[in-house]
Amino acid sequence: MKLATWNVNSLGVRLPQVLDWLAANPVDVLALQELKLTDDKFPADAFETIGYHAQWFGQKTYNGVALLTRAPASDVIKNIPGFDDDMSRVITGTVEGVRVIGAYFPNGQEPGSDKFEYKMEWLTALRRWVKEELSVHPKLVLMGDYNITFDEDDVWDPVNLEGTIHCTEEERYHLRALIALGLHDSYRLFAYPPKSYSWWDYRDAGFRRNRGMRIDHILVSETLRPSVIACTIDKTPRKNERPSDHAPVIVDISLSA
DNA sequence: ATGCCTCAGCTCCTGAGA
Repeated sequence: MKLATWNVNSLGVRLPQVLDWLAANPVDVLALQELKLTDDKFPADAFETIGYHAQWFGQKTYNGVALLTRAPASDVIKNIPGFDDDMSRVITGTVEGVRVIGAYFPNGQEPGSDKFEYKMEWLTALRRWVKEELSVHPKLVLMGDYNITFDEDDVWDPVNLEGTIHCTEEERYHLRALIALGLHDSYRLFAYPPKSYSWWDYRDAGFRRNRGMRIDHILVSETLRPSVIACTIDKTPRKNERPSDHAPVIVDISLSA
């Protein structure tokens, strides 16, 4: 079973690239973030035509998430139960026995800001809920745009960016706390090349100079961890014209055993 | 040098992203 996550930064703009990518990478599940469109504008027909079911949770201008799946998803939940939120950031479903959570974590803008405070509250709520989900669904995948780096290996300039957004101790505390629930970073289960990133700033030729961060993650539960075969970042679509600023991350899990 | 791209929107600028 292959699962992938991709922040597309406007599905309206990126739809042709998503269709092309799925044709070349026929994964079983693709979680999308930053749709930036309302539910009525979601191109469900285009995905159905190429053999994908879709569940989506849109929002005007900002946010918006979706799950594209080869097999239908069941028990779908939108956002974090018990956490009142007017932003569309999380969509969850069960696909072939695996509980899949696709999430667009808050950006946080700047430490000390209201948006940073919201990010902390959201992270606390997410962790409480993921803990509950794990107790019911031992086979669980939590993937998406986390907007948090684990450590300096995930940052192109860790010295100058220390303590800035995505690189603060407060954010990393929450990321480690998710790991402490019994989740594993798929990417770090294997040897990885240095300077591996999933996002590059549009400005200042960030991609060409590989000035990026690894902020898109696929976490798998303890039960799934032994079955993970590979996890990769696909930089190919970042080389497209009008690319998203994020690259897809893909995990391959052997579910036959 | 995060005014340096890119996208959405009551669109020719502003807010937000990360």
